Amino acid sequence: MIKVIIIDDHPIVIDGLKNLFVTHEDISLVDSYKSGQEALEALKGIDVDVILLDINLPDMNGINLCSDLKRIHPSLKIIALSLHNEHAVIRSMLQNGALGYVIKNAPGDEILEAIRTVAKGQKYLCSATRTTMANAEADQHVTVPLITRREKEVLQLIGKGLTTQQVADQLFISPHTVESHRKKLMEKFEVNNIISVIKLATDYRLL
Amino acid sequence: MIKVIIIDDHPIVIDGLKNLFVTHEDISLVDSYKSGQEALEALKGIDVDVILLDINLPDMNGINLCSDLKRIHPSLKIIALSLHNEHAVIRSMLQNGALGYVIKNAPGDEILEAIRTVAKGQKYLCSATRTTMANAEADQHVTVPLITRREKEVLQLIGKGLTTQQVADQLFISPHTVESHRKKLMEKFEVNNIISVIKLATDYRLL
DNA sequence: CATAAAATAGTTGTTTTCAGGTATTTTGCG
DNA sequence: CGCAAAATACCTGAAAACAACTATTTTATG
Repeated sequence: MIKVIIIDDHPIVIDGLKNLFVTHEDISLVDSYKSGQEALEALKGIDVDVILLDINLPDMNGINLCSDLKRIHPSLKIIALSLHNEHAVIRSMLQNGALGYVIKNAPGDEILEAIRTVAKGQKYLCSATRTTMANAEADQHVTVPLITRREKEVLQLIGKGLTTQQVADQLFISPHTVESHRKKLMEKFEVNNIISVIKLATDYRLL
Repeated sequence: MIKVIIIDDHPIVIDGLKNLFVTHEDISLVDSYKSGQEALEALKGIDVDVILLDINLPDMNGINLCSDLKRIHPSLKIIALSLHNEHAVIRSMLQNGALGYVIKNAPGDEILEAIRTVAKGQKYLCSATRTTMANAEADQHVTVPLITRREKEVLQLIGKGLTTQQVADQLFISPHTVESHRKKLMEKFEVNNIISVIKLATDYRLL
């Protein structure tokens, strides 16, 4: 019997998975949580084999949550559930402890297969994700860049459409400093204009 | 008996809704489709009361699909299902024929209530959406801007991080023309830099 | 077939960003 | 405490974007 929990803020998705599991007696849904915080607290007490983890939670970044979960419970098998199929995101999740990766428009069978496979300690990617990983070009990002707190603040303000000067005013720092952060961001995202940074950050759900 | 169909590309969501409906005998799920095209073709023949329409379909824009559906079957009651809670998107959907709007992380009860309410011909917004509409500030967009085919092409290339010159090369037009499109886009989105356009277009799922 | 909307292309001048540095001061952590 | 990383700040020149226009050609649509 594989004990599963779900972390996802969409009741419909939880319902869908619940429904999927009732017809399969080897899988039992122990509980489900709507936020990362909620899950982290609840998980202290209970015994679980596999976690289905939505990457885009309201309260925290899925990549960080994944590595946190793994640090606290190293034996957990985590399957990332995501709406999107981005090479860098998949890679980052796998590097941060996820054993499986399934996009939400995958058929139910693939989710079941994912659970059974990772429960055995083996890696599992859904078919769409496998294609993405296979087609990954060398010049793409390997992982989602790690940015600092301040860089993220700057990024968010730029994303709102503020100019360097306006960001500087907002954060009470010199426009020169904002330019430094801007440059650092372009460097980390390996692009040469801030629009690409905004686009990638949006795709990677950092914004 | 309310006859319902679902248009959504996520099998889990369809499963979840299916599960939700089995316990409610006044609602019957007639069929479900994974793309706008598929639905448009299938709907010619069948008789339906309410459509649950996911706004972010892989093949077409939810706003356009909504108005197309309404044009072909004016008696249809459409409920928009969306992941996001954007004032301009909600407004645009309602203006294009949707009678209800429910975000996907709404509890199941709200979806049932939405179906029953719109089936009677009455408007329904989920609680989160009602809050968004109530808090809408005057200076925000009223609706999602209508952009032309060419403007969208330019927008997408800019979104990939191409400069004006690179967009011009790609489309075999003068950089001056690209600048004209750029300006038109900023005008339509009512902002004064292209980053804001990219950000809004992403939020409104035009990119 | 008109007429409006869209797409095209241009000018001029200003502002902002980008690329390439350097350098000091905080802050976090072992 | 000491070190590394982060945040701060500055300079210069080139490239790109923006503002405010005008104007022609194409393309839909009534």
